[in-house]
Amino acid sequence: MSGIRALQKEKTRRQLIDAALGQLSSERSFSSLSLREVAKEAGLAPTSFYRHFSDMDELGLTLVDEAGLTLRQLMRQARQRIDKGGSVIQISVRTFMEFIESNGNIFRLLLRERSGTSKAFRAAVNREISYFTLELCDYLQQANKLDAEVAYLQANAAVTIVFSAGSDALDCDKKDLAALAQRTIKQLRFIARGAFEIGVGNKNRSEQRSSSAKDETK
Amino acid sequence: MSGIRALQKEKTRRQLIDAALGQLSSERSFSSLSLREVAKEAGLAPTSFYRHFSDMDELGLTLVDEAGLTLRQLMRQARQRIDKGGSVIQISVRTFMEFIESNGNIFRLLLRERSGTSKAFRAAVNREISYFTLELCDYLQQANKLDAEVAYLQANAAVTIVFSAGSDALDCDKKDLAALAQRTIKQLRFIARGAFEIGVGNKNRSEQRSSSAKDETK
DNA sequence: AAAAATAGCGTACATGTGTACACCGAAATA
DNA sequence: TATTTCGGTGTACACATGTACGCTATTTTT
Repeated sequence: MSGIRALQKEKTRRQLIDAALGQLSSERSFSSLSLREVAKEAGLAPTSFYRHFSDMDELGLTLVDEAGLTLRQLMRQARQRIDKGGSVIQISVRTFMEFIESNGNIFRLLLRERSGTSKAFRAAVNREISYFTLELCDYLQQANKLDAEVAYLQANAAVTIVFSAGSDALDCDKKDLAALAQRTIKQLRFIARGAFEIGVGNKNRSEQRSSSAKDETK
Repeated sequence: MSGIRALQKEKTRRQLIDAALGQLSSERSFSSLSLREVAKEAGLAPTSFYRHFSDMDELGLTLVDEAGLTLRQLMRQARQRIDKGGSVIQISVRTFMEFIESNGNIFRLLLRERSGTSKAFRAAVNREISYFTLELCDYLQQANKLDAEVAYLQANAAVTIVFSAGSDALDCDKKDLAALAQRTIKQLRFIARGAFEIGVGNKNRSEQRSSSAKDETK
């Protein structure tokens, strides 16, 4: 089993994946792609598609996995930048915006399939997003010594806000992007500040009240 | 012009609209509907469709308008309840959850087309949502004496959170709905509290700091 | 009462779809 | 070396789609 065959198979499988990704755009969703189109774009006969995926759905789920991977790589990148110092929120938002600028179609895929017509797709996307959220949650919990529930709620809200901003960014004039990012940053600060104030109140009522958040609200 | 003709036309136009709405479901999006299906469901010959809409897109935009109407009616309903006293956030979330339970498919339409493949659709949905947001913004501004920008940011963030919760609710077991609502309420409180604290800091730095929000964070 | 307008129908057609099937040639296995 | 496996091809079919066109019956206008 030299693998020259398996190797070639892997390669054309990638061609299919890339062909699908390549066809995505603001006016083309995954569900609007046909098997034939994808196969043709990949330089294959339609029926050859079946040698790699039993279904367009199977391809789609693969794409979602791929997108999740990109998402986690994004997080790693943000972490690196943060470790070099700077405002966590600011850097995170900037990193996310850059991500969207260069991976718009992958992000679109996640956004669309999250509310799409296939339960499996929705579940897959939500799984990826929940990984993302949980990582942020961990970070918040240990960096800010937050209550577990508060940290989760904050992480979840923050991800929601950022994704929504990402969605807006996709239809945004480039000139308005910076302003959008600024608004998003302020909203994240609301959440962080609120979580801090309320979180403190939870375990330690009416003491240390206004000792100004050390996580950044400013 | 007695209008017996125009009347009948209006009626079958409604049949088309209702037919389309009726076909929407968790596994059926508007863009996956065909003109023929809708016409058949409405009891019409396919080609008769054109007497009322030039396009499926035109029908779709009509549906979005319809959905926006329902959304505003929702807001009115929430207002009435709020005026009768009670926690604004709690009542708003409950009202919204009820809305979703009985108008799931309309809400799905908004969610999906907001990130859909038609720029016109996306714009239409965003327009409706922005009405919704602006009304909330007005309310916050005058009820809580908030800075205009802060009020807008809070309203926008709150709507985002609530819509996202609504989206989750659509795929939720009924038994988990109450917990989801509780989490959403807490998140909205984070935002309200943060907006208050930071908003106050903005115009009146470091004074009146922890005079406990009169808008509700508790 | 005559003429014009129009909502709805049926037929027809070109186009795109998923996929079943038989086949080929090269790689893998025996 | 002989045999099997398997990625890829081309043909073929049934089906659904959007929509152009002409017709009818009834309402509306003249």
